[in-house]
Amino acid sequence: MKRQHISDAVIRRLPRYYRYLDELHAKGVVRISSNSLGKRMGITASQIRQDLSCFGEFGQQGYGYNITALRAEVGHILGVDEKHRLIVVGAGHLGHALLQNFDFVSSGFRLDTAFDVSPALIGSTINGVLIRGINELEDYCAAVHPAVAVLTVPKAVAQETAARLISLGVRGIWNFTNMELTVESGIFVEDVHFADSLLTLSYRISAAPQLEKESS
Amino acid sequence: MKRQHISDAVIRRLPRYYRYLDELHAKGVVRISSNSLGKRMGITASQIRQDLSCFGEFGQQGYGYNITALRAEVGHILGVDEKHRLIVVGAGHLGHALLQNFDFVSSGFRLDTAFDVSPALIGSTINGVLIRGINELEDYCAAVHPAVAVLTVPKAVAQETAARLISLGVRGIWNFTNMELTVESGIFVEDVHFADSLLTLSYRISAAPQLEKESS
DNA sequence: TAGATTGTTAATCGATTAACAATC
DNA sequence: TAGATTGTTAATCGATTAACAATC
Repeated sequence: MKRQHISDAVIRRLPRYYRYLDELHAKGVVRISSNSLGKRMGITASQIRQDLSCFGEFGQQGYGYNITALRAEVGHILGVDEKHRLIVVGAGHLGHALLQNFDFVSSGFRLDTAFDVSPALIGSTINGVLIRGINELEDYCAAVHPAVAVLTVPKAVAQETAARLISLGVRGIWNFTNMELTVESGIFVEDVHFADSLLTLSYRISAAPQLEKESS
Repeated sequence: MKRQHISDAVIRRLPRYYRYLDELHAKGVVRISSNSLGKRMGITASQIRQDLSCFGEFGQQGYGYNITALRAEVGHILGVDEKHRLIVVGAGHLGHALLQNFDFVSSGFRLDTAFDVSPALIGSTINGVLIRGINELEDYCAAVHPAVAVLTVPKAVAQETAARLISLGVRGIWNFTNMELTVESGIFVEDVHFADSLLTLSYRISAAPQLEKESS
């Protein structure tokens, strides 16, 4: 294992490894080789071994990888066992949908509170999560020190809300606002750009038939 | 302009170009050089010119790019002017949130219908979109021929629903089910893996302080 | 015209894949 | 032991950046 910079490409593959290992683990499979995992995932065995070698030596020659152990290792690398505190800021349709559908716990986060401005929502509970007024944000953060905030507020207040969260000690923002946020170094923003995602699909279905025409 | 294979890296940058150009266009800015656009976006001017050159020659020496024209070109490349038909399959919390918040029209799609199994939802309207029973899917597709389906159904029925949609002529699936779908070639799946996205954030906030400790 | 900026070719950099000695 | 498979080094491939002639 070489102590080195971990590239973004490697980091973005880790959750996928974790997902596959979790599934194999749930199925009760005990061991797997880089070769057969690669076949399942549609990537090369070399890439898997190369990626894992950034973090340690988790396999055994002639045997492969123990799934339970490797799953735990990858989970540890991703930080799922750190049980970071998380808050949802903005409990509109999207925030509501995430609170209802998304399993924050199995991604290694703890949450008990969402924030919103709407008096109609404040005091109610979604999937066991209490909705508080945004004016309680300062007190809550001072007490609980959430590490991550899910930003599902309207675009117009995205940047100011992000700055406010960062000033309260939040270090990671899961950004659904379709705005590119400006943040200081040491703060991490993970964007979920719905429009960008859908547009790549638009490109592919638009470009594909053209390619057919060209080759005919 | 070289007729060539367009790499995934280039395709994924196109929507971001489009977003920036759209914003500049809305502000009324007339022209921009690859250099100043690159500064704004945090990428090199070379990369912008290289990317655009995959599709044509849109600039002018000594001047740069006309924003209105380039925005239209990039939009055209992405297929936003094709007004593809789109349906939403699954009108639960997430489907509902997308129907309420997401501007399908400005991404170049037309939609009038979502499908669900819940009798409580069927017949109602969300943001002008009618919710029909999933049993009407065949008739609707035969009549309208949607090119893209937004898949927001429960994980358990994701694969079978995808297969059904493909058999009805859908060529692109915007997949929110957190399942990796198996599809034939010529069909495009764009995954929105919430868990993968959040886990990269978990990694970064977990790894960052460790790096600090190491260097101290 | 002179300055600016393109599109493209060449150089560099980084990521992926292949190969293989080590060893379970 | 013999076969399998690792971790790592080397080779290849592709993507990014730099350089520059062309030209508006």
